Amino acid sequence: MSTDYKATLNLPVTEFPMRGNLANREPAQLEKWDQQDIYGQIIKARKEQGAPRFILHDGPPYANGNIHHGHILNKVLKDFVVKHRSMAGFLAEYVPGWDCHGLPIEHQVDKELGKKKHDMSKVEVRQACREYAEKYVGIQRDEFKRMMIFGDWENPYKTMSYQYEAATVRELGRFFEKGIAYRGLKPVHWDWASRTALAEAEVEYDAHTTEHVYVKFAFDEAPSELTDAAGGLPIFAVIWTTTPWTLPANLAIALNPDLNYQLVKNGDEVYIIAEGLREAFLEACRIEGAEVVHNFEGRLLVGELGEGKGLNAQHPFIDRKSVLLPADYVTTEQGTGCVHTAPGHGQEDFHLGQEHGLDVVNPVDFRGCFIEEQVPQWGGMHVFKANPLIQEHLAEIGALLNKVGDKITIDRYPHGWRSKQPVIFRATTQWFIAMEPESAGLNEGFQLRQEVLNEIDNVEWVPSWGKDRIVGMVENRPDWCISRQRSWGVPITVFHCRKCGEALASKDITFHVADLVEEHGADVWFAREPADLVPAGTTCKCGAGPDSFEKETDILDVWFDSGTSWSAVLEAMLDWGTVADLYLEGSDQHRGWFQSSIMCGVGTRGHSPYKTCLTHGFVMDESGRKYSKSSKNYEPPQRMIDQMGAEILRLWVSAVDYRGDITLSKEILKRVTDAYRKIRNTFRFLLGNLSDFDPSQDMVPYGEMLEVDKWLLHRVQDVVGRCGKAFDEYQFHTVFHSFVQLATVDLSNVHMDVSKDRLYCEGLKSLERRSGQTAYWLTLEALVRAIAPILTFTSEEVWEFLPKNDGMPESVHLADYPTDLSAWKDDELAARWDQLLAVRSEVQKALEEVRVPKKEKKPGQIGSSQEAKVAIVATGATLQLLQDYSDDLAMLLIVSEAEVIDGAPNGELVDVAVEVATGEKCPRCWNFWIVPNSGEECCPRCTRVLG
RNA sequence: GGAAGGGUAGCUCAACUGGUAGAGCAGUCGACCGAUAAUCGGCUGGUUACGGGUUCGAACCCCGUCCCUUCUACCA
Repeated sequence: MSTDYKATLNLPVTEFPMRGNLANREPAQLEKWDQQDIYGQIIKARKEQGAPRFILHDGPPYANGNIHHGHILNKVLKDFVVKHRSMAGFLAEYVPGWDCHGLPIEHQVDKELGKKKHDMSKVEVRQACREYAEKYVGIQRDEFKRMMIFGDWENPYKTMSYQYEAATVRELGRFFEKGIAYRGLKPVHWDWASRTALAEAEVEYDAHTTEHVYVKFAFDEAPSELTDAAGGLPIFAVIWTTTPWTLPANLAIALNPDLNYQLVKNGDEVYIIAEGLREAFLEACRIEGAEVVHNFEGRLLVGELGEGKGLNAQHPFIDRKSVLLPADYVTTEQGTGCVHTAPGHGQEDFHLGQEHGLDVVNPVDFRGCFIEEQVPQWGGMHVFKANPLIQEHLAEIGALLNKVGDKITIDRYPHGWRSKQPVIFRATTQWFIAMEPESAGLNEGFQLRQEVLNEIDNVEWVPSWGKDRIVGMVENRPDWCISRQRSWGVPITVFHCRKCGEALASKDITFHVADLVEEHGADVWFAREPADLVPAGTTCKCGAGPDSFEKETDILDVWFDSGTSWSAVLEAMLDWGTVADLYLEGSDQHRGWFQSSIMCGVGTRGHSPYKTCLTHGFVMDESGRKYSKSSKNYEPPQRMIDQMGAEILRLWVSAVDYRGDITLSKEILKRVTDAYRKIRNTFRFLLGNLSDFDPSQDMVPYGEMLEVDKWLLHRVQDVVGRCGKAFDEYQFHTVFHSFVQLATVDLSNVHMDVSKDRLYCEGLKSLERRSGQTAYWLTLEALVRAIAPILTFTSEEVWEFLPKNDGMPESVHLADYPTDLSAWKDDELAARWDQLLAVRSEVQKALEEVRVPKKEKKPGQIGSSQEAKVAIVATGATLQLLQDYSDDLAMLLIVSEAEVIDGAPNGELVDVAVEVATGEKCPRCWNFWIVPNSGEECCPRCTRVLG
């Protein structure tokens, strides 16, 4: 070849790197964004326009530990929303937050402090907790920023900030005002060794060996059906328990209405036992020769669930009735089918008691010892010490059916995490929010449950089943226990009068304390005397002054903290009102934040704090189990970011349907990375062909563009429109898939492949080339904006390389989301091209059949499609279409010659005949041409261009 | 145990809400060597978790089973 024709071509030129090298280059871009205050600029621009506000209110992650994959999923989804809404013309400020109070932090600090804690005041311990939380806020903030999430990271909200704490206290005050916060008893895990209530997370399960007793309760109110069957012999209900010490608190015996019970005659006594447990009972009590004298259903004695018949048995050693109640949790797995019920010592017992209006008897003090006045026999004695004595006593009075000394080992008995001692269930005073006014002791008042359910109906739930889920939970939940026996949190700002026992829980006092909290932090509650915390002149009803007041020592449940974030953040901190457009969290928050927030919102302001509530699933590993450190191939997110870059993880979040659980695995990340490369290379090719393009000078008007370019623009407007809609509907995976599809098929496989000849070989400023460049510039400019919320880094990078037109902002994130591209819509053109592309596919198949590798190739055989000449046999509309496009066919098929023949094809659409192209190969464009004379080296087109 | 969600090619998603299960990627074979740690083409993947049922027709509707996930209740 005498001339280096390659140098005469317009090959792609760009500095845009082929490899993303994301992990290394993202930090520099972050730095740059920081310097130009990109987030600030975005917000400023929208404010200046007076753009409408879109509030995505951030649910606060817990300020403990590094972020994990779930955090990334959640925060990146939020970022998609915020970035898109922002580009779509809204003022979408994102104020991230952290949940800072609560047990896990106090727990960690406990561990770190060790014994030192005992010498520290509450305020000092709280200070240590504050520092701990602050440390992790800093760590997590850096990790979130690394994910390229835009927001006001310098001014986040923290539930431990003074202003926030004050707002939480005020909402509590509003509940007091409403009258639905009340004090009541509730059994909790009680660690008698460390004299403290335990949260669920502080309970460990371990084996525990203890006395167990079968106890008979005389039942002389038995209906005649039973007394007749017993033939006048005394009838006893027999219970079984592994906690004899709870017998002094026994108030009821639960039976299942649906179970079959029997009267079992043993000598001159008759026992009531569930049929399925009879054998086991007789064996345990070494009773022989017993006989069944009657069968009946439980409902004979207890009626139906939720009702009861009010029949009583007699407590064996206390002068008190024990009422028979229906309960569906009574089973025939163990015991007797008659379940000892002590509402002060068990959850189920408590709820059953509540349902039937039983008292909550708790004769055990904080040390785990019986209270003298209530249980004189064993007063002052520890309940576990009393167990064998109670067993003996039962034997002495003839109420014990098994033997003294009988013991049983319970495999999973709760123990204190610290003391390692077996815990007890003990009713303690707690604060509650009443779901119905009745439970607060009011005859009428605020129906919180019903009001919340009404408001749930006004919220848009995404996905829609979220509504069913939360409705079910709200319908069934018990009163909200808002008190915790802890130090690290917001105090329940109530005073107790030592003189008369009255609790001073009022809005006025609470708001007064809130003002102090706002100024000094909640520590003020723990540091000051009551007299310095109440408004001047405060007295109790009984006339006593602050000197007689004691502070409540309990703090608020952290769900109350975060449940008031709309007040603390949206209202108090930001002055945006009390309603967010969107809450977006994992589906576990139906029970958590979504619920506590709407309960607080409805409870104190009468409305939901969110208009739309969107949930996502959880991150799973390749086997569908939750993704945790125990998973195969587990990689901490920090390492993933360091290895492949945050952009890949963002793209992963966009690729999956987050409404269900989503999978994270090596293979998925590999696929996502492949998709990323494809997108990146597509962008790069477009940029490479725009190196000499100045949009302000070289743009070809739409009407003058080549049809193939109009087709591309049609496809672009279609996909971008679809992406915009998908963003609006929070369907990010639709964005991802349609975007990848466009890049791969429409752009890479079709348009770019087909246009290379024109772009490379035609004259630099020819219409053919400028038309293609115009299409590419418009495509790129639109696509890069469309994908910017997801590919935050790459879109910015492309934007930098994109030849600028007037009025284009310096950052893609300051640009608007592409909306009105309808000028490019041409459905008729698209329909024609669909047909043409179908023919193209047929031709490609035909070419494939005759294709031969270069080294084996003999004359008359074909390797590259440019070496071919095709003849297409078609009829009817297809024929007409192909004839109309005869000038474009060779280009479209990337062959040197294409001929259309009128005839009936054997195939469905067309028949294709392939031959070797005639003539000579043009050394410049590689197309074949028939040489008219030997004067020219190149084909006429190339000769013209070169000339 | 209860409530809710899910199970479509190796992977990620489709399937106009009952009408012959489609894409991209991966895999595989091949081309190109002027997007080159790129690019293009052909081909191969599914009894739609399983078992019943309703229907002319079911991935979609009904019943049952299994597995996974979240929340919740716990074992007296």
